[in-house]
Amino acid sequence: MQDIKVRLAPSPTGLFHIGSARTALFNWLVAKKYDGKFFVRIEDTDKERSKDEYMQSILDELKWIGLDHDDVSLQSNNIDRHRQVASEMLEKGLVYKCYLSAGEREKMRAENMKTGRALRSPWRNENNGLKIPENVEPSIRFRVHEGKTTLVDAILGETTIDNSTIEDFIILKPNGDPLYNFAVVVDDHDMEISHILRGSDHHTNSFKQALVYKSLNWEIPVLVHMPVILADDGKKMSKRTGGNTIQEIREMGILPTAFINYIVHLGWGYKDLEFMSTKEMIDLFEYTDINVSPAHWDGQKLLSFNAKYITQTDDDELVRLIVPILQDLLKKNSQETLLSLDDKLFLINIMPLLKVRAKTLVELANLILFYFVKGRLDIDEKNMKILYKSVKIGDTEDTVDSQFILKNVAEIIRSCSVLDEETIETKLNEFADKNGIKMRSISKFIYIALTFNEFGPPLYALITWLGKDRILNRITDLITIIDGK
RNA sequence: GUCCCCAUCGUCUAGAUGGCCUAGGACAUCAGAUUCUCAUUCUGAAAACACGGGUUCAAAUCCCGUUGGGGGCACCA
Repeated sequence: MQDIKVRLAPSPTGLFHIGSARTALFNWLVAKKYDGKFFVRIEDTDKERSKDEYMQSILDELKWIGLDHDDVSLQSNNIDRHRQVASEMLEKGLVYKCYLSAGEREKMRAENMKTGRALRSPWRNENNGLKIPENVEPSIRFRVHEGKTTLVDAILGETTIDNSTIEDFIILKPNGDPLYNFAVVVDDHDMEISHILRGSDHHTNSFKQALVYKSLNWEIPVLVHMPVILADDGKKMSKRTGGNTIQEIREMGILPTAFINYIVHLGWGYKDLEFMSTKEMIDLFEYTDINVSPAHWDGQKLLSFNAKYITQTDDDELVRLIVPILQDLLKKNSQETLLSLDDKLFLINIMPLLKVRAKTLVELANLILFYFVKGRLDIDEKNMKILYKSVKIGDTEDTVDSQFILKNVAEIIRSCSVLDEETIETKLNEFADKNGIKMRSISKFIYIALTFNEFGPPLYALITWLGKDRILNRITDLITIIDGK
C-alpha cells in the first residue's frame, strides 16, 4: 500500500466540537492502522472569523482526547503558493478575472435559483464587450466546463452530477486571499495527502475540488465522506447550534476514553463489540466500513459509557481527576479549598463506594462534597419537605417526627465508645425495632443531616468517616433548622 | 426551489457475496431479584427491517417507484 497520509483540516472559527472530534478520530485511526501520518492543518484563510483562541482549542482538545498528530501547519502560511498556482491557472485559462459586483452577482444567483443552473459570470468570455471598472480588483473564478463530473467515494460510492449545477466558484478573493475549495486542493496535493476523510457535508464541495485537481492534472486522493452527526432535533450538529463543544464534554466530567469509545460508534460498529480500547479500535476499524446514513447524538448513551469507564478507572487516578473539581465546588460554596494529603488518601480509600454511583466526574465530586464542607450545604426544597413528614410507628396510627428521631440518633452516636460499622448498625437497628420504625425512615433523616441529601454512600460507613463531633454538630444543626421553620 | 445522499427497535448499531433472521447486541423504558438509602450487579419484558411493486424456489439483504429524513447550493470552511 502507498504511504498513508491523512489530515484534519479544521477552521479556527469556533471551539473544537463533537463532529470535528469524530473526524479527527477516524483520520487518526486510519493513520495508526496503516502506520501513516496524521497531520493537522488549521484552515485559517478567513481572517475575519479565525481566532487564535479557537486554534488553541483545537490543539488542546485533540490532546485531551488523546489523538497525537505528526505535524501542525497553518494554511495561511501557504498563501504565496496558492497565489502562484492561481496565476499559473490564469495563464492557462483555467480561471478568469471576474469584476462582477455584489449586486450583479446576487441578481444572477436569484435567477439561477429558478432555472437550477449555477452561476456563470459574463467575464468568463474573453470578448465580453464589458468595460473593466476602474479601481476594482477582480476576483478569480474557476472556469467550469460543460459536461458531467463523477466522484468515487469509499463510502458513498460513485456519484455523478452535471457541471451546470457547479458554479464558477471563486478561488481568489479580490484581495488575493485564497478560498476554501481552491486552497484545500493545493495544500492536500502539496502535502501528498492520500486519503481525505471528512464529513459528508463536504460532498458537493468535492465536485468543485475534483475539477481543480483535473485541470491541474493532479491525482485526487481517496475520498471518504462520512455521515454527519445529527443533534436531538434531527439537524446537523454544528458550531452554530451550540451545546456540543469538547470543552463542554470535558467540563461535564466525561472521561476522554469514554468519549472516544462512544463517538467511534457514531457511524461505525464492529459486530456486538461496544467497549474497546484504542488498540482494538485501530485493529478493527476500516474506513470502508463506515456507514452511509447519519447518526444521532445520544447524550444518555455517552453517560452510560462514561459510568462504565469510571468504575474501571483506578481509584487514585479518579481522585487525581476529581480534586480540582472538588476544589472548584468548595470555592463556589465559600469553603476552604485546600485538600490535604490525608484527604486524598481518604478519598482513594472510599472511592470504590463512590465510583459506582456517578455517571460523570462532576457527579463523583458532588457525591463526597459534604465531607469537606465546614458548615453545611443548602438543603433543597424536596429534602426539606421530607423533614416535616411524620413517621408512622408500626401498624398503629401513632407517629413520631424527625426531631424525635434525630435526637435519639444523636444520643446513640454519643453513647458509642467506638464508632465502627457493626456497632452503629446494631444500635440503630435496636432503636428502630424498639420504636417500631422502619430503618429507612430513620436513615433518610441521618442522610439529610450528614450529606444534606436524602441519600448518599452506605450509611454505616458514612458515619465512621465523619466521626462523632461532626455528626453531632450536623444533627443538632439540622434540628435547629427544623425548629426554626 | 434545486442538486446530491440516505432509510433495521425511541437512539447507536449487527446483519460479507439473498437462505443460518420467527432480525442479534447496547443505551433508554418497564417488571422482578440482590441490597442499610441511592447506586451497582443479575434476570426478564416490551420495542424495528418506512410503504408499494417487482426479480427469485427464497429478500432486511437485488431493481423500480412513493413517502420520509439529511446535506450542499458564499468574496465561510
